[in-house]
Formats: sequence, structure tokens, C-alpha cells
Amino acid sequence: MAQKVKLSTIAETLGVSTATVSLALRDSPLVAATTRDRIKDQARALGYIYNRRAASLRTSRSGIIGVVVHDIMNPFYGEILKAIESELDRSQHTFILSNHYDSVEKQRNFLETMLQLGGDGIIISPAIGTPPEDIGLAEDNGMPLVLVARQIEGIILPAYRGDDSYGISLATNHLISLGHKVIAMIGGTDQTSTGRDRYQGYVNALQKAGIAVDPELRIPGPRTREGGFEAAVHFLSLPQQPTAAVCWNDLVAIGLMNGILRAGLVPGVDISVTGYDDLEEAAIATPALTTVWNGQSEVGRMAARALLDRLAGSHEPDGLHLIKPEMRIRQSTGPMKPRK
Amino acid sequence: MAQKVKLSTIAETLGVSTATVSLALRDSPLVAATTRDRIKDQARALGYIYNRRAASLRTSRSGIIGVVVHDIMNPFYGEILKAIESELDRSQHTFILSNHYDSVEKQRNFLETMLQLGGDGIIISPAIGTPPEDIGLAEDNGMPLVLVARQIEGIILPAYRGDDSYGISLATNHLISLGHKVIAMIGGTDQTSTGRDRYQGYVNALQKAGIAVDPELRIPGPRTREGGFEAAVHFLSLPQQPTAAVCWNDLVAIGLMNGILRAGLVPGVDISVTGYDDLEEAAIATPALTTVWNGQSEVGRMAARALLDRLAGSHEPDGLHLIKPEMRIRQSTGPMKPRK
DNA sequence: CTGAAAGCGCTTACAG
DNA sequence: CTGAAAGCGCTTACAG
Repeated sequence: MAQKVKLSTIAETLGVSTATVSLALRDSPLVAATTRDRIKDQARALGYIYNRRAASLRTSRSGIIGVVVHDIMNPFYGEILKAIESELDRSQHTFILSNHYDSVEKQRNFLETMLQLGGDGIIISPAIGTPPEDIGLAEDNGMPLVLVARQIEGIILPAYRGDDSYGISLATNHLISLGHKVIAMIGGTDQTSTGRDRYQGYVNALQKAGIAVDPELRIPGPRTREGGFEAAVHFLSLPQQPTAAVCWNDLVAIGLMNGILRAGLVPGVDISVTGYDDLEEAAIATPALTTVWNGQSEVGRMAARALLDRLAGSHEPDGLHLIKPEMRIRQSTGPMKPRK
Repeated sequence: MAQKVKLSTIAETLGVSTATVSLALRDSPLVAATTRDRIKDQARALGYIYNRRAASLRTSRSGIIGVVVHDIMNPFYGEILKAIESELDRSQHTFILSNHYDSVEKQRNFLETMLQLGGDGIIISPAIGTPPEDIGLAEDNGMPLVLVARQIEGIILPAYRGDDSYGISLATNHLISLGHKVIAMIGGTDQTSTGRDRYQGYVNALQKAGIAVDPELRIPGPRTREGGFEAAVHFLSLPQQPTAAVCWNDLVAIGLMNGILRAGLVPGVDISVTGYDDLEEAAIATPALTTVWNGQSEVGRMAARALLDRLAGSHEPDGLHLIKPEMRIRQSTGPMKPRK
């Protein structure tokens, strides 16, 4: 590889100053058009590579935006990330992605790396148990933050997510309207704000319909296909014999349906199942999954937009922005049929 | 936010030089233990944040490794990425992830960004149609590259992937051994080396068994659940009435099985289906998917390892490293049963 | 074991 | 419209 080409190389070969080259490459109107073109041609001819580290050291803007979520392999986050990516792409930002797998330490490492790299901002779906100090560290160093999908108690920041309590009550009400009375809630945890909100939405809907809430019908567990699949045995052996299940999300619902099928029962006929999120695969599951649209693409798009606006100087009011979920009725739910 | 704390702040408040602070923070044996401890305590007390841009400008090492694949939402790449992540994590590297969605332009943008940021290396699963010049640009600027999952014609670089031809022939032979004679191949493209290898493996297996190859039985298409789902109609209406399908990957197989179920047929009984990759969800599909383990975690781990070794100075020979695929027989395949 | 000084490659007032 | 000079915050020979 030849000698490294830098601004000064272009400046010297052309007999102009580095200041002029710098301005010309960024299309400054301060540089005459003919000078600018000569400079740009030369930059191309020499194979010049702009050194963003040097520029960023000088300007203290890096063009880097960090995004950290629980697990990018979960399509729920995947759909959010896709929306963030397309929004950041068009504004020339580089984004650095990371999973925290709900490890507060891994998340802290990420936040520190972003500070060290001089990131312009962070979009975060915080790990369970995130201490407010970790967020404080980022804020004290002037790092703008936007929350997606989850919140942190006692922290005021712009936050974008679905209205979980309302969304789950939609699913629960749908099952109640089909005549179901023994309705289990499968998967997830009550350790997050999301978890508490979802459980509350389920409880509210039951109570409003005059159905007693039985804590044994709450089966927490991993928020994955495997989690739903493995919950099936427990679910099918509950003494109260539920005829329907409200699942934490589509993955759990798809896993549960597979488990139900393996046991020789037919989801949507023998047992009604609802999902949550309306992932792309919900519509092509068998049976097609009745679920609740949770606005992933909206969440991602709006969060990215909010961060970019803030970087551009506008100061939106902080606070929670709730996306209104919507019911998507398909074939995995049907009229109540008593279990034999 | 208070005045920015830098190396010189620590140096001044302690009455030592920045050189000493710099060395102390990096645990250099050149600094006396007591001095080192005083400096580290002070750094902590002041809330010092190491500026990696400045350090990297000076050392021309950034600790950043770029990873670009077709689509991180595809669990095949997800499993590779997970392995890369855990390998890079332990060596204190930051990784920047990107999708190219098979857009050569988006991929070129990513490569350029990595050059501008002074990335230490790149792991890439190249976009279809990647021109050798794009790779050359990175190489000319001294950027180490490692390929995963795909190759580029005429480019010699370390590459890690499964042996596609062999793997698909395993699946095809399995179906042949069950008595199937009309076997379709569903999904994917023949525009990649992977695609050509897989088709070749299928053709080889058929020919070795004395079965004529019928091009109509090749139904290319998207490598997604949706792709498989939508191919079901075409597949079921083929005039030759195939009794089995070799699918491009597990996603296509799962989609195809759903489509077959919707048509009232039972995968594994009426029609045998094989996947490819052995994703986590293959085992819990209904029926559980017979597939070929494609070593994603091995590919990711080895590629990351190779890059890190190279950064550490060792010079492994370039070239292709093939992972040997293995058959995983489950319930989605069974003895041939003529279609009525 | 510690310090003074140069330099990584940009951008930004400032002067002309 | 263009140039000379300082400085962003580190690290690295070099000297002592």
C-alpha cells in the first residue's frame, strides 16, 4: 500500500492550503467552484480517504449513534432496528449495535464504549435492573439518550413504546367475547415495566368481565419460541383446564401452538391462542396467529427521528410516547370449546 | 456538565506529566505502583473518560471491527453474529454491524465508513455481485478482511463457510433412501457461489441414484419463511407431483410446511421436507424439521478468531475453510407415499 | 521511574 | 475567495 493520502497531500500537489481543501471537500460556498472541482478530482485521483477520527477529534461530533437492545436475534427488536437503520441511513449516521442480554454489566460496557468513541447519541432498550447511575453517567457526559420498548423507573427521558396494558386487554377481551372464561397468560416476566403493564392489562380485562383472576393461570417464562413450546406441558396440565392462552408475544404463541399440536390438540379449535407484536411470521404461522400489532416500525422510526431532531438542535419535550396497539384477528382463536 | 476531564486534567491535579498518566492508566510497568494507583484513583474520582478517537488518531488502531452481512434479522446470520460477538467481546473489540441487503452500494458505503473510522478489520458475507474493486479498495488501504458464508470469484481471502454441495447431497440422499424419486428444490438463487454449490449437490445426488434431473423441479425464490410459504402453491401444482422437497434453508422449509398444512396435507407424512442450517427453531417446528447442520456458530467463531489472530500479527494462510455439515433427522421426512 | 515535546489529520477562527 | 496557525486529546520516542 502506497503512502497514506491526507488532506495535506492534496493541498501540496495542487498548491493550495489544507483549509481550502477541507472546505472544498465539504462543498463550502466559500470555495470557488473551479477550485472545488479541481480539488475533488484530485482527491478521487489520489484515492483519498477522509479520516473521521481526526475530524471528530476536532469537531467533537462523530456521526456515530449507538443502539443497544436485549437481543437483536429476537425479531421484535429486529423490526425496531430495521426502522432505526433506515432512518439513520438517510441522515448519514453510522450505527453501532449491541445486545445486552439483560446483563447490566454488558450494557454498562456498551455505554462506556460509546462515550469513549464520542458517540452522538444512544437509542436504548434498557436491561432489566438498569441502575439510574448508569444512565446518569451518560447524561453527565452530554450523551443524548432515547428509550425504546422499555422504561426505567425514576428516569425522565424521551421514550417510545406500545401501550402494553391496553394492548393485552384487547387480546384478553377478544378471548372473553368468544366465550372463554379460563384464560392463562403465558411467558415473560413481571420484573419489567412492560411485564407489569401486560399483566395488569390482562387482570383488568378479566375483572371488568367479572371473571376471577387465578394466579395459577400465570405461567411466566422465556420470551422465546422455546419458552412457549416448553410451557405447553405445564399449560395443558393445569387443573383449571384453560381453553385459551394470552401469550407474552408472537414467539411464545408460536412455540405454544407447536407444543399444543404435538399433544394432539388443534390451536384455534381446541384451544385459542393470542400472540403479541404482529411479527411478519405471525400471518404465516399455522394456524395464522391472532395477535396485537405493537408498532415496532413506528417505535423505531419515531425514536430515531427524535434523536436526530435533538442532534439537529430542536428540543422536543421529554417523556413517554405511547403507540396505540391494534387487534389482528386470524385463525388461532375461535369460540370456546370445553376441554374433555 | 462540568469541564471535560482529560489526561492533562489528571496530570495537573496530581503534578505529574501526561506521559506518566497515559502509561499508568494502561498499566505500564514503567510506572511505579504507588504512582499508578494514585493516578487511577484520581481518574476515577474525576470521572475521566478515555478518548478513543484521540488515542486512535495517534496509534492508528481503533479497536473497531466491522461486520456486514445480508440481513441480521435472518437467524442464519444471527447465529453467526452471536458467535462473532462473543469472540470479539472477550478481546475488547467494538463491533459495528450492518446489513447490505445484497445492495452493492450499501455495502460499499459500509466499507468506506470502516476505512474512515480506521477500523481494524472487517468480517464480510459479501453482497451478490460484489465487484472485486470494492474489496481491492479495502485491501489497498490495509484493511484485513475475512469472508463468511459466501465467497467472491477471483478473490483470495480467508473464508469460512459450510460445504454446501456436500450438505445438500446429504439431504437429497436421505430423501432418496426413503424411496422418493420426484424431489423438488425450493428457494434461493443460483446467482451466488452458495446457490450454485447447493444446486450442484442436489443434481449430483440425483444423478448418482440414477434419477433424471428435471429443471422444472427447481423453484428459486426468497430465502425466507414467506418465500417458502408462497412457493407451496407452485410446488403443489407441479405436473410431476413431487413427493419431497429439498429446501434452501430452514426458513424456507418452515414456510413451505405451513403452506402444505394449509392445503390440507401433512408434512412428514404426505410430503417430506428437508431444511438447511439447523436453526434453533428447526427442532421445535411442527413437525420437527429434518435438516442439515451448517455450523453457523463454528463459522462465526473461527472467522472472528482468524481476524483477531491476524491483528495480533500471526499470518495464517489465506484460503477457504469448509465446515463439514451433518444430517439431523427428525419428523418432517418419511417414506415415499404417492400423491393422489 | 518520570517529563518535555512532537505529531496523528483534521477544522476553525482570523487575517488578508 | 484563500492561507497561516492553533488546537482537538491522546501516545511515543527521547532524554535524563
